[in-house]
This record gives sequence, C-alpha cells and structure tokens, in this order.
Amino acid sequence: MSRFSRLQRESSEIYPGSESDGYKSKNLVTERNRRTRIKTGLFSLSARVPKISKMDKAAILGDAIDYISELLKDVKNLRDEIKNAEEEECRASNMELKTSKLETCQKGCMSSTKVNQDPSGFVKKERTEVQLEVDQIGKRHFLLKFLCEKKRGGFGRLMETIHSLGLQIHDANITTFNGKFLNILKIES
Amino acid sequence: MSRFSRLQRESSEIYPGSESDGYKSKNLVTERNRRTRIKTGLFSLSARVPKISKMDKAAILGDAIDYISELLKDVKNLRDEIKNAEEEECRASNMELKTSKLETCQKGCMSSTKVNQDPSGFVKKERTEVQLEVDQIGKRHFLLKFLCEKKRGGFGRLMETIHSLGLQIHDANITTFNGKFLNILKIES
DNA sequence: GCGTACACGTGATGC
DNA sequence: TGCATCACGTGTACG
Repeated sequence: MSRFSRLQRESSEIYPGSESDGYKSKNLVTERNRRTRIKTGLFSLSARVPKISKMDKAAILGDAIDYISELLKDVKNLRDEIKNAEEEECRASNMELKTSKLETCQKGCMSSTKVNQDPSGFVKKERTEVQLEVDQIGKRHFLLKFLCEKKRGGFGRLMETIHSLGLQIHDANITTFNGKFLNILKIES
Repeated sequence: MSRFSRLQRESSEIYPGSESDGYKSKNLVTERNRRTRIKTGLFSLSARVPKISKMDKAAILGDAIDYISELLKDVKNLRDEIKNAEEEECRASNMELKTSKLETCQKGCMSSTKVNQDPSGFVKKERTEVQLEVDQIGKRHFLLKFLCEKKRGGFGRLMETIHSLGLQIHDANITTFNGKFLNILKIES
C-alpha cells in the first residue's frame, strides 16, 4: 500500500503539492529555503575569500579558514609593528633624558670677567643655578648635559671654555625654553 | 520497468549493501565522507569565529562573513594608522631640510681680527668656502643653515657674531663630519 | 502538533 | 567508463 502510494506520488508529484497539498510540502519548501540560505551564505563567503583553490563546498570552507588565519596573523603583525614603532620612538626620545637625572649643583655661571648686559646698565654678578651632568661614552668621548639660565653670550663663552680646556665639540644640541638654556654636547678630549 | 526495479531495490535494500553490494554503496560512502568533510569544515570554521549567534549552518556562515569583514576593517585601520604615523614622522624629520638646498657662496670665514691657532704658530687668514642659507619661518624668526670648515673656536665666534647682531638663538643643532661643520640654527631678530 | 534544523540516501551532472 | 560533487526529497529529533 505504501509502495503504491509512494509510486503514485513519484509519478504524479513531479511538482509537489498537486494532490495531497499540505502533506510534506511544508517541510519540502522550508528545506529548500534552508538549502538556499546555506548555499547563498557559502557563495557569499567564497566571494570574500581571495584565495580559492576549488569551488567545492569543503574547499570553500577550508579556504575561508585559511583566510581568517591569515588575517589574524596580519592583524597581529601590524599590532606588533605599531607597538615596536611606538616603543622605539619613546625610547629614542627618552634615550638621553631617562638615563639619569640631571644633578643639581651650585656653580658660578660666570667664568670670566665679562658682566651681564642689563638694560638698566646695572652690573650683575649673581650666582646662578646650574644643572650639569657628564657621561663618558667612549675612551675619549663624553656626553655633557648642561642646563642653566639663558644669558646673552653665555653660549659662546661656554664654547670658549670648552675649547680652552682642549676639548673638541663633535655634536651639539641646544634648545631654549622658559628662559632656560639646555645643551647636550658630545665632546672629545 | 524502472519503477519496478526501483521498488525492488527500495524494498530489499533497507540496509544498503546486503544484496547487490557494490551497487550504490560506493557513492553512498563517498557521499558520507563528503558530508563529514563539509561538516568538519563548518565546525572548524565556527571554532575560529568568536561571535556566534546560533549554531545553525547558515548562521555560522553569516557570522564567519561578518568576522572576515571585521578583520578586514581592523587591518585597514591599522594600516592607516601606521601610514599616518610614518607620514607624520617623515614630515617632521624633513620639515626643515627639504625646503631648499643649501646655496654655495664665497665668503670670508674670518669675521674678526682673531687668527687661527695653528700648531706651527703660522698665522693663517685664508679664505674658506662657506655654504649658507637663511629661511624666514616667521615674522621675526629665521632658520639659518651654515656649513663650513671646522675650526677651533669658530663656533664660539659665530655665536658672538650672531649675538653682536642683536639676534637671539632659540635652538641649535650642530654636527661635525669630514672636518666640516654644519649648523642649523633657529634665531629671532 | 508545529516549525526548524539536520543527516541521510539517491539521481543527476561534469570531468 | 568511474569518480567526485551537488541538489533533492524525506525521515527524524528537538524545542
């Protein structure tokens, strides 16, 4: 009996839903839709994957997995790159400053008989606070960091003093801020 | 005829492979393997996707697609970030140097009556080649690039000269190489 | 019971 | 011809 009915259906229901309408057609159409959804999703997924070995379902999935792994690796590499760059930059900018703090010492800033050219004409010989640090960076090379009040001509006199001591300036970096005067010099004895 | 044979098969082959062994069993097993592969791939794919809405096949595919889009967006953002950082850094480092080339001019390097302290005691007053460039970078601010032969005390005298002209040095960058002497100064009139 | 998702076996198709 | 893949309809289990 079931054989017959089945045979019937197979022969008469080439397109389902003609005779016994709500029999299995509901499941049939939903299943069709489901398959369509899966198919569409798989196709859409393969469209986003650049490297496609084959158009198989399994191959698409494998390629998608590989692609995701590759993307994750890229993200990781880029993150590392940014991190390294930032670290390097930070290290470079702090290289001289973070090694050690400038020591504070009291020292007469005036090393010669020259006097300050004050607008009032008043001669000042005041003692000035100076921060100084010397690091030896080679057999005959030193790094000198020097922070003092900004004074006209003071820099030239510093140079003269250094030269008079038989020292030679290789590189110099001078900047002024807040009326201060910061030198970082590489000198050779 | 086909109907009959089909009926035959359907009734006798409840478990495939009992009677006509290699009939469809090959296709059956390969199909099983294929389904297993697809299933495994889909499962493996879902394992790599962090955001899972449902465990549906279609949902897995959709989530995977979204995840790939998200990863691509991340990669793009990171690339842009790196690119911007590099551009900024490059611009900052080339800001002063790329404006124009140093002009070459002939000029007496000695600006005062002081003489060179030669080991032989011989007084030299030779003319030296000097490359000089001045750029105005503000209303009262200038950028001075200065390249000359290295001479002891020359730098101090340059400072004195600048000061004597009523100019004020804000920042200075000095380096020596090949017996040359390169200054880049930011000065204010 | 109803809707949904799945696995299954099978016919069809392409190489 | 085999071999691999696919779509299809169906049975079935779960909520």
